[in-house]
Amino acid sequence: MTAAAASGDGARPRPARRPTMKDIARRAGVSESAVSFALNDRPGVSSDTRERVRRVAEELGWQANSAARALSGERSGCAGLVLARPAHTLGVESFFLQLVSGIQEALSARRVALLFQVVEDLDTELAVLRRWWAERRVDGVLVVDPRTEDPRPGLLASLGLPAVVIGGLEADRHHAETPLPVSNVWADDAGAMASVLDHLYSLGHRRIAHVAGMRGLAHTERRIVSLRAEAARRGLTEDEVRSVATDYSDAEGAEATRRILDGPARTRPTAIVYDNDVMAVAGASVAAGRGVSVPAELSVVAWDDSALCRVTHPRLTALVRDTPGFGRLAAQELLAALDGAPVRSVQGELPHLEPRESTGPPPGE
Amino acid sequence: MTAAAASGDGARPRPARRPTMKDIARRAGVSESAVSFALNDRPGVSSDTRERVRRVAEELGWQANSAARALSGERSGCAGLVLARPAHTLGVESFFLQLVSGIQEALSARRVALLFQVVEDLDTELAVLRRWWAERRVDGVLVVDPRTEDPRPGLLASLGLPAVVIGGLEADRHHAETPLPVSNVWADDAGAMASVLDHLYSLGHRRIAHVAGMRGLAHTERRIVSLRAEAARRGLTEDEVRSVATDYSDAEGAEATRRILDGPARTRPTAIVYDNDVMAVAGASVAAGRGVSVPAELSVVAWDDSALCRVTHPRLTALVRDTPGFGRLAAQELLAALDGAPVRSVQGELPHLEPRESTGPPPGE
DNA sequence: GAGCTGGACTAAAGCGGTTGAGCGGGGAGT
DNA sequence: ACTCCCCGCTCAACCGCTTTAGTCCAGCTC
Repeated sequence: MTAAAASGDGARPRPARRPTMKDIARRAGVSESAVSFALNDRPGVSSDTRERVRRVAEELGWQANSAARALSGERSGCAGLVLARPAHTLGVESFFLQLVSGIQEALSARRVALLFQVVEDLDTELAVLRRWWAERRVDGVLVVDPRTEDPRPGLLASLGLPAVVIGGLEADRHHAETPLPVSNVWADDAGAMASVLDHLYSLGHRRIAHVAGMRGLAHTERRIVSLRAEAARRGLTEDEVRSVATDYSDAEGAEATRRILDGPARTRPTAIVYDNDVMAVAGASVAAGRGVSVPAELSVVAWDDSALCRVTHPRLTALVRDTPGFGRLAAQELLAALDGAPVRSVQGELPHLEPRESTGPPPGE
Repeated sequence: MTAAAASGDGARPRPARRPTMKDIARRAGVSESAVSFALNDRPGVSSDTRERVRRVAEELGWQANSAARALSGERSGCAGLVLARPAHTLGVESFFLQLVSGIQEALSARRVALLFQVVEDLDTELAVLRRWWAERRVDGVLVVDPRTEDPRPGLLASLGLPAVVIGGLEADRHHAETPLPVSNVWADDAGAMASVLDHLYSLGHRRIAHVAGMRGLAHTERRIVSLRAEAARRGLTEDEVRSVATDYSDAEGAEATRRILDGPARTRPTAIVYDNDVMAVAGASVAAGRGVSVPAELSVVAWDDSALCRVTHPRLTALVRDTPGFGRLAAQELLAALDGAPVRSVQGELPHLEPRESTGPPPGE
């Protein structure tokens, strides 16, 4: 403000004035309310007037001032999404941007904008959600990376801010009698894990490692539990099939792989399932660096496909899911919630396994 | 609205009421205006009252209603960013998310939110920008992926919407006498290209290919021009040093590499510079698939570093830049513009080349 | 003690929409 | 012919904050 006066650049063009409803009213020769009714498809104006008003609005290039609408109409026309990740983890995975692109597709069809924020940790995320609510900045939010003990759904429910959790709440909540605090869309991690194990087991693998994501994330825990269950179903012990947690980064994926390969050849896993594409590529690369041939000596599966899995040699067998579709689904659910739909749980499409060259029979088979 | 009435879920908790300035005024025993003055650090209230008002506001957990503030104060507290990319191109590259994370860092320090939208093409982007302006949804915007003939700066200037172009405007504009339509932050692509060529030339390479990004993007063109200039400076001909354009995808990066390697061994390039990390990895992988050893028979340089470049074997020599820092710089520039700073051009940090295992002397050297 | 100054504070008018109450007029009902 | 009602429209209040134009009073001057 102070600086504005000081900077003396007369060069900048005067901003064009934006027309308001008053302008339309004047030109159409009706009252402002009539304009409002006409433009919002509300009864109370003749189709004749409605048409005229619409035409004038069109001519003037009028668009509702979002602040004014929000102030009276109670709706801001914004959805929010906070991504809590330490900067260095933000990375290569394509999952997120694809998810967002799907979300946008659904939101923009209804002219809802997306407010997006990247923060360092969960506490900051909670603060941002609170602030958005208090400032009435958003009508609802999408929650990503749900955790097993997640404070967000409770907070959002108590604030009365419509929300959709992407990725599902804690597994055992689904069938509990306690009502869900907020809606969620979820993927069938158990089913997906079963298909991965089917694939590996039928190739002959009996010792399988799972390089999981971050501990405490709901889907990580779900996958770990599913893996154990699937292993048990096939009579495999916890020595043979086990999970290790990482932070999803290429570095920890590589490190985990090293530790796995360091084990005695007799008992070391013949297949590794990675919880994301980046770690899978890093892992495959560690194997290559050690002269462990993929898939002859080690099979590799990536949970989540991306260009990455297709540009490496060998190309990685991956669990493919329609990530933009998942985002679209979540956004639609949020829109429904904004329209007053009850809290509910929606299942996304089941991912399918796309076998490529990185999986094959274990050595000696 | 209609649906809201129909859905009969009494289960949802009544949203907590958000306190307004009126509530504060009542509790502090002063008028609303006094509250406004007190909370906005404006003269007109005693420090005594100011303190009391602040305390009450704190107690009530008050936050300004952003719509109301925007409506009277003229500022929405939002910056906008549109990303125009066809969905399938959205991908693996980490550049974008890192840029955004830097942007957020600078914006959130000033409590400015980021409105983010992914669209399919430039026309849609223009429409979004217009709409945001008309709806007064944003105070300013950041423009990414500038093009040589870019309609956006002109549009934004004519609308009077403050903006910062990230990545710089057309090279020859910098020194032209015509004033810049909007501010921009830019990276020294020419200097970076020079350091890449220095590296390769001093290793002994004389035939160098450049797998560039999308035609029409300002930085693509700038790099192509710089490459030619640097080549000329060293007496290399256009047969020896040349650029090919792609769409930045792994697929086209691989395809371009295949075509390059298909050439007769005598004249084929001994080094390839890729305009992003994904293509570089894809290219290295094509080489590996053909039994062309990197770096013994082919050197590979990635423009832009990421985890990707470090997880492959061999690890890729890359041009490292501080992407979050670049985003931060751009956001700061936008904030300055919002405060009335004149249009200007700011240079980002010069990227530096990080030599790794993918570059070495050409064969026979 | 009247006149003036200035600091602390209030009243009220917007900002640009939405919305419920109100109102004139024409057609239907009796 | 009189009432009733509905249609099409206008008026005015309101959303929550900012800001301008006061009001009021204490303190100072001469």
